[in-house]
Amino acid sequence: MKNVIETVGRRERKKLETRFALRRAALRLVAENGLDRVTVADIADAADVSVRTFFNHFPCKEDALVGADLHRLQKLRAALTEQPSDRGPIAALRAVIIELAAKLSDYREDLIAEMRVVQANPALRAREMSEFAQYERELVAEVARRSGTDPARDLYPLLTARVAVSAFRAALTLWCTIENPPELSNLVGEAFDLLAQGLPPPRSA
Amino acid sequence: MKNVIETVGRRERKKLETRFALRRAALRLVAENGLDRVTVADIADAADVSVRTFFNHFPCKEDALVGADLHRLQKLRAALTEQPSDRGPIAALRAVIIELAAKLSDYREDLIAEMRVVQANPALRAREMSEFAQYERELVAEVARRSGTDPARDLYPLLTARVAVSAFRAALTLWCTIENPPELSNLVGEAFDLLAQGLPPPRSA
DNA sequence: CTGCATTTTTGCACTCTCTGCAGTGATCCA
DNA sequence: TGGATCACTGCAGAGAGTGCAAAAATGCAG
Repeated sequence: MKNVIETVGRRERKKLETRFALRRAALRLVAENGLDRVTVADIADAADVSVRTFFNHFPCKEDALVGADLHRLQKLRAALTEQPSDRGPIAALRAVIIELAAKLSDYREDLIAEMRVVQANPALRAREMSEFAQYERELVAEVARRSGTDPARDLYPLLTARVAVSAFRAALTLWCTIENPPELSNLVGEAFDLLAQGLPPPRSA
Repeated sequence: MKNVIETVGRRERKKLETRFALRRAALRLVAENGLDRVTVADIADAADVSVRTFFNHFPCKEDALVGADLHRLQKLRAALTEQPSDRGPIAALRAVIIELAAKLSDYREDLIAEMRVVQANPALRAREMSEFAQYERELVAEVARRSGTDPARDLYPLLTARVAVSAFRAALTLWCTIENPPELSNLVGEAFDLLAQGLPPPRSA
């Protein structure tokens, strides 16, 4: 480890290149052929590296497709912690998740592609689920702190963290599904509004 | 397919026996040694059947531990559909989930054992997550019907189904975690009450 | 540029997972 | 009782994933 600033020598750059080449190849091949009709050897070939190199970058085939982004995970937690302390848990969650949504706005196409691949392959769905579960876990402690509750004794923090992630996921799913969607942040806001009202069934016109 | 009534000849009985033997052996071995230090061969040996037989019952090692119970899945959906039609989505969900919770009451010990194993092994967590996701999917359509919304256009059904499952999971987790817990049904009720109030942060005494 | 240290990539051998196939024996039913 | 069915079994084989040591590429100091 040399420094924390972005010093990208040729070595690191090339490593990232091969990593992305593998990821791209994996996504493309699986999108075309389905998860179980693509071998790691296929992916490695397409990225023009050895199979062993693939496993140097990813512990398993699935991780090349839905790698849990640990970096983003920590940033989310940090963002939540840094919310003004006079905000209640829900308000704080709403703020950071809307912030996150805003950052994702530019990547709709990529997200849709990834979502297609994930939806089509149950094994990947499982992985994605557990990724979201990690988000929930990250949030529980801070929700507990802000509400003065104990995750080991009270329903509140666990429930609230999960529900917040559910709101985000529901908004994300809809945003990737419908044509000409509104801003993702707005959808997330809408979801939190529904939650605040106790999920009242919408009255038909 | 012979009939729908419970006709259990010796053949079926034996089949179920080996299945449960495999499941028990798997749970015990993994609880003792961890998921990746237990091979399918170990499990098959412990259950005194061949490895091939293991794979006749379960498509993979993980499924022997957290098998998605398709039967229960369909029953839940049916129960929701059969709720009185004048009940709103939330009320109906609350009713069927409390009903489900009541049935689980007797199996607390087994659930705790399974939960320990699942918590200790990320690969199993992923599988469990996707199992819950199946529950969500089962519920979405009926929530949409009862609320007159469209899952492809509205946030409401997806969000509500997910939040309901979140309520159940949070209650279940707490129930398996704390000592001398209240009735699971009551915890579920509590969770739904919190939801109905828009998850207000509890005011400390 | 040169030599040395570091890191990535690679090939190889090996274990384990999972599938298809063919055969055997127990169970079921007429 | 005899034929059909079904669970179980062994085997051969492809694919996933790991450890190890060697080779290639890169970074760096002199």
